[in-house]
Amino acid sequence: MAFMKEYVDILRQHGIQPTPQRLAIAAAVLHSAEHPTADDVYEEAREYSTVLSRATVYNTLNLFVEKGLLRMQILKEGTAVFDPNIERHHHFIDDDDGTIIDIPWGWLSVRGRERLAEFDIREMQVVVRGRRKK
Amino acid sequence: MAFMKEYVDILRQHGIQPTPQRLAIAAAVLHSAEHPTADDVYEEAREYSTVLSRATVYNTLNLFVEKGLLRMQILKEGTAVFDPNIERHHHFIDDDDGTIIDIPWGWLSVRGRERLAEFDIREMQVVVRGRRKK
DNA sequence: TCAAGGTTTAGACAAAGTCCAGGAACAGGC
DNA sequence: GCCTGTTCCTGGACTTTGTCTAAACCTTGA
Ligand SMILES: [Mn+2]
Ligand SMILES: [Mn+2]
Ligand SMILES: [Zn+2]
Ligand SMILES: [Zn+2]
Repeated sequence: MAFMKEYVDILRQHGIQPTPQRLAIAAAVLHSAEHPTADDVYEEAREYSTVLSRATVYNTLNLFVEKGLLRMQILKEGTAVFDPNIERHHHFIDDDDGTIIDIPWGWLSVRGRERLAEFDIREMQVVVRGRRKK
Repeated sequence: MAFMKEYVDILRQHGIQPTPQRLAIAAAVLHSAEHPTADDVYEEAREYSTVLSRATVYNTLNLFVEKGLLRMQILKEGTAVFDPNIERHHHFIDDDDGTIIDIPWGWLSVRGRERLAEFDIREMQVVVRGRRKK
């Protein structure tokens, strides 16, 4: 498990004490190109760490969000997903299999923000749904 | 319950047999300016119809979605909301209390669709989060 | 060695949603 | 009016997602 070294530093830099469980979870989620659910993370992290409980997965994912390592996204019915891409970006969700794909911020631009003067905007994203062409 | 007459016609026009339960649910959701959850609908519909089960609320809301009377939206953590506004539009979600507000389609325009050539787009919306100014 | 925090765990709990078998309501044909 | 087949509704069991709690388990530093 030597490749975990990298995650020790990342966690420390964010003020998080590295533990075997947290490192396994970091390895499962921080470099994922997908947008895993808590349960996805639980399954994958168990491949790295023999002992790991569901509660710890939820605690740790919430901690990572709080410390700015992850963002939680509400894009799927019934479950939150966790996104290691913390830059602003848009999302495409595939109707067939639920796959979530990042759309770079620069690819789309939203005009008309000035009509939203009644809101203090914290974030804004375009959510696109459909199918990938084959 | 005479004002239900209106809903009898709407349901028939969409190929749905009107029943007391369905009419109560229609009255609770179809003209709502809010974006109620299934449980919100359950609570309000019970004010119109004495007997109504949770299962019927879910069955009926799903039926209304299938028949095009409603759209289901994934905007809140933990629960789906139902939207009687079936025209395309955007959404603002208030961080404080979760209130969901419709943003008219024409207020915003998304440029750069041509970069999404790899997708067959079924729908697209801008999701804005923040706070309402007071 | 000891105490104090911090961390993890199992299991209880709650909420959202689906599914099923039995019964009620209803429509069309006599 | 009655029969009969279909549609509809119900309570409750069940599943999944997520939170909470008390006990146990480290660490770290005095
Ligand atoms: Mn795996
Ligand atoms: Mn009410
Ligand atoms: Zn993303
Ligand atoms: Zn809406």
